[in-house]
Amino acid sequence: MQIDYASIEKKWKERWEQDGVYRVSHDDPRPKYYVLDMFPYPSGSGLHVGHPLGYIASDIVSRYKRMDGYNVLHPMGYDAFGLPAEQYAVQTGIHPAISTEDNINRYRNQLLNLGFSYDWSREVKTCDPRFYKWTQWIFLQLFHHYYDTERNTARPVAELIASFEANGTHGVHAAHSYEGTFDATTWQAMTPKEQDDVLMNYRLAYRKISYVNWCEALGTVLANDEVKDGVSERGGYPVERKAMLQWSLRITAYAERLLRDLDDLEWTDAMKTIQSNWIGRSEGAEVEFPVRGRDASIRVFTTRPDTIFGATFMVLAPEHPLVAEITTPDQQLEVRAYQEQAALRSERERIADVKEISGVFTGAFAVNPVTGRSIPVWAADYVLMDYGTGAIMAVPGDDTRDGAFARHFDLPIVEVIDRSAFPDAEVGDKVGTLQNSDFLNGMEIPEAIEATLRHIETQGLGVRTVQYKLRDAIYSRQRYWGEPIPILYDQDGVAHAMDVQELPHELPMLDDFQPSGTSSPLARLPEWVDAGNGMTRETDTMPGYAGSSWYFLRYMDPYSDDVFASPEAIAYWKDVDLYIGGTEHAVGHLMYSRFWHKFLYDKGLVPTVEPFRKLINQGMIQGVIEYLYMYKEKVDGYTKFLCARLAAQHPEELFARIPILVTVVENYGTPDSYLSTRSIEQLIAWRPEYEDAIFECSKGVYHRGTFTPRDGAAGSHLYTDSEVGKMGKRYHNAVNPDTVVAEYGADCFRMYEMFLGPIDQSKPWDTNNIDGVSRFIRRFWNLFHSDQDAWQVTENEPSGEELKILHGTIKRVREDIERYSFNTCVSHFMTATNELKKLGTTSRAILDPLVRLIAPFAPFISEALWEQLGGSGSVHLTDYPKFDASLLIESTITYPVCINGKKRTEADFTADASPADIEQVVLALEAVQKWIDGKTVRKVIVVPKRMINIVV
RNA sequence: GCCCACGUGGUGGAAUUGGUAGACACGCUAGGUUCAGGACCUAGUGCUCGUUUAGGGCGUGGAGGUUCGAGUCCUCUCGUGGGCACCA
Repeated sequence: MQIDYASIEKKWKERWEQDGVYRVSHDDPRPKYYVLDMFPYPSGSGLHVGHPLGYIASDIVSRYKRMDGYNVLHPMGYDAFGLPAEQYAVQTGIHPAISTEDNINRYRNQLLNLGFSYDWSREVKTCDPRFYKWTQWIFLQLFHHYYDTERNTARPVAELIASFEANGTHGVHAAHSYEGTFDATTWQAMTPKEQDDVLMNYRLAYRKISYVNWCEALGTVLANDEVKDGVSERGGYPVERKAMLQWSLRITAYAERLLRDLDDLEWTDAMKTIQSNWIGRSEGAEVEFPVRGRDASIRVFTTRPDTIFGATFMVLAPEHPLVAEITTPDQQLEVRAYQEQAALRSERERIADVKEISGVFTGAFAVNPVTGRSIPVWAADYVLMDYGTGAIMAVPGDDTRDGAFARHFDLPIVEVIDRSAFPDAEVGDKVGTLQNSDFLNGMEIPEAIEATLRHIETQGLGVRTVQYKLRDAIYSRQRYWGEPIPILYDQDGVAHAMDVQELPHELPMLDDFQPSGTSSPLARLPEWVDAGNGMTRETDTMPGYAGSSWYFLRYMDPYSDDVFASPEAIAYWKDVDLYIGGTEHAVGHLMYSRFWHKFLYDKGLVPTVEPFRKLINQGMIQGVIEYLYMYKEKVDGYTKFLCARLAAQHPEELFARIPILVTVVENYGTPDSYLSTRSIEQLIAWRPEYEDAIFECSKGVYHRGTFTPRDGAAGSHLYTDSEVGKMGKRYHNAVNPDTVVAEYGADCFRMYEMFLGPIDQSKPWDTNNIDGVSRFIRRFWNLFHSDQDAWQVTENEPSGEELKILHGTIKRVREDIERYSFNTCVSHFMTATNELKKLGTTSRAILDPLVRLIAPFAPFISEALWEQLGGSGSVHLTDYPKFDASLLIESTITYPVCINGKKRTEADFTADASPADIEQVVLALEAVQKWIDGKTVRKVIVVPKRMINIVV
């Protein structure tokens, strides 16, 4: 019995396309449901079996919801701007537009092969000018707005200008980068450039000189979430801190809302925790410490104002502007040397040297405002310029870092917390009572914090504040393949937004993509840079996250040229009901999208505060990685490989561990993976440069087609190292879904990926289990067909037992789809098929609903069977089966009756009475009378549907 | 170092959320069948005691606790994975 998957799939793919089965419109009376996949970056190596995992899950939900009466928006598109395409262009000279288009076409075909129910007419690409016109437009809206911290909403910059004209900064409550006050006359006296600079302090998209993550190798700056462990996330190149004039987005203005609104989202706790840690809210106070003998004061941020009596010195970040001002002449040289050294250190070195204590005394003293004592002011790089105020009051008695610093430089330490009642507590733990702290003595810490806050506020020493770790997002990229920033500069350097009519501001064609120093390749096009009228264009482009921060809105109305999406479409589709994608976007894409969405909400352009109501993070499908040990130096002029087990006896510096094509390895993925003589030949066929290489096995040496055994041993085992890790091109272990589909069919591939385990778990790709799913599909098919491939569905009345199996399965499958447990759904199908097979079911009344039930999982064979059943149109447009609860209730249920949890007997009860009924309990008591004779019944516990337990 | 999540057979994983642990599948064992293929069918399969049977004991990383009852809740501990990392 053979099922011709290929022709079934071809036929239905064409039919779906022709009939527009998955086309949707917002002009529809049904309730909407929006299922979104994180759109892929179309890389050169195509999809591997790991990519579709989330797409299969979202497709199942889409099909299920569609059959269950919803109007389902389920679109797909491409995140098409970005570094890899440009790096590829640098290497090959092929224009990114061309390679990207090729990659997109390959991706689309691969996705089509898997039978996804996307509305392909809504496909978007972020590199399409019709799309990025609106990316640029939203950027300009950010440019034209500031954040009103009193009304908690974005407001037009024009209103801010009006305020400045009338009252200067008086009465203005706006999120800003640095403090600065002025009055109306000062504002009116400013030059346009000076006014522009002031406005940049408030705009939500602004330009300023700031310390940024500069990556020399990539020739661009990177946002914080694009840097991991001091190296670039893409490519792993070193990143240094550099002061540059850059565009940024004021995401910090939304920090509080981004944090607070997490509560209402149906995201995993892990995801919410990552985001809230990234936002990093801490409550505390800013306190002023006057500098002795100078008209200056140092403002510090602290979360522990209660420890202020223990503040015995102060530390400023080396870049802190006050350092130069307060340093005494005799400390000048030393301080300047320290500042220079700190500036030169790369981010990576700084992280590596965390445990090294360094710092320098400025010679200046400040006054502790509560003790009135003079305390020395130091500069040290353990204080960061861009957190808090860039300065701290050091409390060596209750902070481990301050303590270490004090001991290292022999500074005074005052113990302000008495922790004697908590022997296990460590320095910095918020337990204990205050000591050596004047009016705070004897208080518990929370009480002392509150008392100190009141004190400093009434005395005018400082104010309560909230700090966030979240930083503004650097928005400029000095690269070619991205959206041009639609800004022009006049001769004075004042930034001017382009008009909406001038958008899209198209990316000009270029054939030299080589990065050049600190400016974009676009700067090499003088005729493009010159915008006429003495204006010049911004040459930086937008970062990778620009387009993806709002693409889900464009799907709602992908064609409009007048708006980013029509108000009608947005009013109907509202937000994403279910979003599926990987955890790797936790702090990048998902944070920026939420920020943009909130801004658009403030503008009244979207109806919801949050873009993604429910988020599921699919796990990664991992691959087996096989490594071979290669000598770093050539041996006698030859490349030499060594068996893993022999390599283990040698110092590891001798070798490079190189990943090789997994499929040439025998027993790959096991501890006994090895290369045989034959597989060495396959390896050479794959990498001809190793034709001359020497392979030293456990039992001899293989060289140029000849195996020379040692000590007369026969056979060669060149053991390799197996590991489970990422699937991808560089590990030579990527499995293309197309080949799996060609062998087993798309339905089998889909169900297999779901069957592997819970959607949110990572798991290795393991082809052993796929046969089990393939067998199931054949068994399922054979419920409908006899051994001779004859159609055997009858009009027989189904038996009660058959109906029970069917409705039990419908109930479980519906419930499990609703809780996104797709692996158990597949199990339910298997169980039902096994049971129905045993009963010899051929009844249409059972098999017809069964086909509809499985349709979201196996879209192709369900269409084929549906057609044979004589159903009209596509099975995916029929109703999803509903279960009849009455069929599931048994007329008599036998309950175990237990005494003290020990089962004693069983008793029959009728189903329509709840076992909780007194009558039932009496029945139970009678049933166990002989065991409870003479004992008092203390209580009777009725476990619904389970048992009756009598405690004596 | 701090925060979060997770530990169930030989393997992937179920367990209606405190109610018969191990569904479903892989693998394995035995038997059958086949144009001999990595196909198909049937039965068995947590560990252990018991000659087979009947039956018993032990079992969800470890140690305690709550409960008539714990894989599930609480405390401690060990292990794995992830996030953050001089954040004052």
